[in-house]
Amino acid sequence: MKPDFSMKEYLAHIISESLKQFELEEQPNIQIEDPNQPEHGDAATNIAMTLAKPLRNNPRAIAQQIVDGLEYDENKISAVEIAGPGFINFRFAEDYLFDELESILEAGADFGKSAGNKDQRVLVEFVSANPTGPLTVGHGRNAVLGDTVARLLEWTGAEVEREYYFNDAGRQMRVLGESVQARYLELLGKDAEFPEGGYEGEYIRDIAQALIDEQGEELADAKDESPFKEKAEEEIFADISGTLERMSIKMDSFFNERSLYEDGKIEETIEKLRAKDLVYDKDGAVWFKTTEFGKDKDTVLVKSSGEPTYRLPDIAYHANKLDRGFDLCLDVFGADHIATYPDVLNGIKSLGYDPEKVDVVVYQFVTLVKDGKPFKMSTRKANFVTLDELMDEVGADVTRFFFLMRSPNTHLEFDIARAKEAGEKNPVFYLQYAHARIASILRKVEEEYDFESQADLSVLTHPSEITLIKTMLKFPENVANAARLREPHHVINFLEELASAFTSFYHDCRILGEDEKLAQARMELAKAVAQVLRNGLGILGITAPEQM
RNA sequence: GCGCCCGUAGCUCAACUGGAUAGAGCAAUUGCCUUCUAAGCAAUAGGUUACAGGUUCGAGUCCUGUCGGGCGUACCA
Repeated sequence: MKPDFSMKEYLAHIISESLKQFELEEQPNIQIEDPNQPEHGDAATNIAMTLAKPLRNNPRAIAQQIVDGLEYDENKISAVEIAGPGFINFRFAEDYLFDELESILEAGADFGKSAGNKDQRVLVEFVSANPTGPLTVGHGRNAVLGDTVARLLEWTGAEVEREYYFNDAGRQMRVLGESVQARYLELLGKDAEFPEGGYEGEYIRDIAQALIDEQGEELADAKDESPFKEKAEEEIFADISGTLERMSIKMDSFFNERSLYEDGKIEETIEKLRAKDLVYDKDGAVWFKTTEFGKDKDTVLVKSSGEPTYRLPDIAYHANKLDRGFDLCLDVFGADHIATYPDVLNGIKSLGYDPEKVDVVVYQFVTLVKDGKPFKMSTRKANFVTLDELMDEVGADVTRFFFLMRSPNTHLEFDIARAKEAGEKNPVFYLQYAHARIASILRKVEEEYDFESQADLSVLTHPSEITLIKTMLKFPENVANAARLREPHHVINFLEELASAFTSFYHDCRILGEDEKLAQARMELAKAVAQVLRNGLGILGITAPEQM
């Protein structure tokens, strides 16, 4: 496999060689960018402008000196131009493009992979919904984003584990058990009081019915809710796992918060912090001196009831992750949890861990729109649309795509009606359609041609062909970039550009019916496009169909 | 009050470390199917990037302030 971004590295190298003539005190950072306008070439650098001040000269004059001192391989670069206020624009030689096209085909399913995170062990924690009900579209963004970020990191060489963190010991779960108990008694025709703030969803009744089917009335005299809670947890986790699997999400581990208590880690965490004088008792509660870290208030770690707040196990959990030797622990959560993050960082830092090894992917809320109005979801009140219902309507590919197409940083408006309508004209189909089209053409090419020699790619001269190759070459950097920023939507933007470049090519250039030499070269080009589409869709966890 | 995020075309959203003429999709208008899938292509129209300052060769992007929206700011998770 060829090294990624070879062209940008090459350009940076030859430019830095030319810069030696200036005897600069420090090596400037050489930026190579993709121009927006085709007239501005295939790559550009602003280096002359950034050197204007230190060299006390005008940028265009500096650019001229740099270009004069530039030694480059004409097999790679066909032209170097100075333009605008002092940009230096480069044009790629066609031979270079053909070589790269060949290397895409050689790399195949590996094209786009890079090694920036090689040998990094990364834990991505996501979903982490307590098992109180089915996964809803509210959880969808978390689930799909977490899984896709994990895939992106894998594409940059990291060894990734996916973990689901949950707590089955809290108040939520107790109320859940009581809710099932009440439905159970109701179904048996007995008096039952539905708990205040109980879970009203129909699935609670289903769980109760399952208990009746298995054990009859045996539990009617149960002293507390625990057998009901256990059954509910089991059923709901089975449901959640099914939903995740349907979305092509595979967890490596489920981490139960309770184990932190059983292993004494909670106690240990508090004692360690106390030894550092960061913890004190007041009003029967245990406080964490977060004012030491610049917060305006200290934070309760253990309530006067003796029950820890969620911050304490959170700190212990992150310490546990780092104890397991991960180089990076990524948490995926919604903007509403952002406030807890500094406490966790301060906690693990105080315990002697490197907080740099913990990072978060924060996404903004999904605004569900139903019947044209914002719809407030509540698992407890049974106001929700489940991910399974959504996938029944639009399928898993559309579901994943929908959650990935926007930057995590923006509020995602999820209009149920529109998502259903979208069935026929969803943007994801545009990408899949391009892939299916290529597959279809390749099937026909195989029937009608019998190529004997190696393809001669140099017959690819049409602007649509050249654009297509140049577009594909951006893929590795795009993936690395998306991984670095943990923003999968960059990959979608790229794939839309590629699919669009392909459909233009499809309309401009035929394969079938052309003479053998041209048909073969175009077939190789189409094969490469299909490969890149497959690779990109694979990162997104979306299928690349052979026909539609 | 304080903290974080957001404000870009009628709508939903792009725009990598600050770069050259701010882009797509949907909606609108107009062409294009005896030819590899029209789930498509080409073209037109649509903008004071909320507002006001500042930084600089250059700002949608960085800084300050104002307005508007979301989320936090619990001995809830």
